[in-house]
Amino acid sequence: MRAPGHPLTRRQREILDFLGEFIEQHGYAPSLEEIGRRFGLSSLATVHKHLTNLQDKGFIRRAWNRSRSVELIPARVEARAVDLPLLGSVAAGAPIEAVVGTETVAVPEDFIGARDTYALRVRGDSMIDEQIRDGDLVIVEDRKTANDGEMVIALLNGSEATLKKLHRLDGRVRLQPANPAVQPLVVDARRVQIQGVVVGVLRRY
Amino acid sequence: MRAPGHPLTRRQREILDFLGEFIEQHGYAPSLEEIGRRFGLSSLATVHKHLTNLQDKGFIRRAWNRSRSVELIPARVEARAVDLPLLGSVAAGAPIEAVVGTETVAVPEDFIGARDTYALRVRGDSMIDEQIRDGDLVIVEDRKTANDGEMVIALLNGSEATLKKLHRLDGRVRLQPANPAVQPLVVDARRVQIQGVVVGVLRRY
DNA sequence: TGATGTTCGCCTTTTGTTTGCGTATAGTCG
DNA sequence: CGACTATACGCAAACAAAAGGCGAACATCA
Repeated sequence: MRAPGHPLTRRQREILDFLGEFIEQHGYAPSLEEIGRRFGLSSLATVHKHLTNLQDKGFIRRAWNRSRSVELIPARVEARAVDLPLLGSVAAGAPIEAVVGTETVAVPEDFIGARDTYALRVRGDSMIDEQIRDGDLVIVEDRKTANDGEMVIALLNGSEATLKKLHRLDGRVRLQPANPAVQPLVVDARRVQIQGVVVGVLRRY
Repeated sequence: MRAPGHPLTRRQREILDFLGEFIEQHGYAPSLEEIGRRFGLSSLATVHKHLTNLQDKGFIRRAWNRSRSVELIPARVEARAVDLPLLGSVAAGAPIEAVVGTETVAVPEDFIGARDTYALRVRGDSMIDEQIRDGDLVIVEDRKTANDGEMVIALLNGSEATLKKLHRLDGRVRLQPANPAVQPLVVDARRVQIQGVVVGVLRRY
C-alpha cells in the first residue's frame, strides 16, 4: 500500500513514523538535531543520510538546505475527489434547512456527472424503506426533471422541499415517502417542482 | 491543512498561529509592533521579515503598506480520495466471494482511519433493517476485534464470512442479521473470528 | 502629525550539507 | 566456501546557507 519497490528498513520506518507524529503535533518538521536526539544519534550526518534514503525511496520531500523543510508524501493518493457544498438538511415535509457557513463534503469524483451537484444531510426516517436513514448524506444532482422511479428533492407549492420517490401517472405524479407511517401524495404534475435527483448515498459509522 | 511545498519553521508557525488567534479575537489583524511585543522582538524589521516569509510561502496575504492588512489564506482543503481494493462480495450465510483481478473503488479519504481498509459489495438483503441493501458498497476496516453494536464481517467456524451486527453477551456473542426473516445466531465467542468492522456505506443510483 | 509599514546594512544562531572513516549484514559470483 | 560487493547504520568535524535578530532611516497613510 505504500511505495512499491521501495521497502523500508526498520530504522527508516521508525524515523518516518517519528516525522509524521512530529509534524502532526507541531505543525512544522523537526530539525536534524531533534531527530538525532530522539533516536540517540550523535551525528547529524547519520540523520541526514536517513532522510536522503527516505527521499530516494519516495516517502518524503525536502527543499534543499531549508530548515525544517521535510514533508511527508502521502502514499495512497491516486483517486480524485471533489468537495461538494453541504447545502443543508432535508426531511420529509419540511423545507430544506440551509446550513450556515460553507461546509463541504468530499465525494469521489466518479459520483458526479456533468451537472451541478451538492450534498444534503437527511433528517428523520421518512425514507427508511429506501434504506436511507437519519444522518445519511445524499448526493443530489441539480435537475429540473426526473424520470419515473427516481428519488427527488421535490418542492410542493413552491414551499416545502422534501425527499421523495417520484412516480408518474400521466398528468399527475405520486410522491412516495418510503415510510409506511407517512401517506403518499398524489398531485397535479404542475404543482410539483423538481429541485434535484438523488444520485448517491454516503453513510459513516 | 498545510500548503505543500512550503513547510513552515517553528517561528513561522508560532507567528502564523498568533495571527490566527488575534484575528479571531479582534476581528482585525495585529500591527507589526503588536506582533513584535507578543514575541519579545524589539525590531519591527524582524517582524516584517517574518510576514514576508509567510507571504512567500503562501500562508498570508497583505495589502501593500496598509495597516493591519494581514489576512490568512485558508489552507486549501484537498479533496482527496483513496482507491480501496474491492475484495469481493459478501452475503449473510455465504462466504466472501473473492473478485478476480484488482478492482478498486474510490472512497473519500476521511472515511479511512489508520488501519488497512477495503471494500465489499453486499449481496442480498440480509442487512435490510440496517439500511444496507443489495448492491451497496461497505467500507471495511481490517480489525480483529469489535465493540458491542458494531457491524462486522464475521467468520464462523473458519468458513462462512457474513455481514452481521455484533452484540456481546459475556462469553458469547450474538450475530444479528438485520432482517426479520433471518434468525439471529448466538454462539461461543471463540467460534467467531472478526475479519473487519464496517465503517461506512456507499450507494449509487 | 502620529501611527504604521518598508527597506537597508550588519550581526548571531540555527540548521543542513559534505567529507572521511569505521562496523555489521546480506547477497552475489567464481 | 571465500572473496567481493552493496547497503544500512553509525561517528566526528568543517563548512555554508538560511533563519532569526538588531537599530536606524525612510515612506505612507489617515
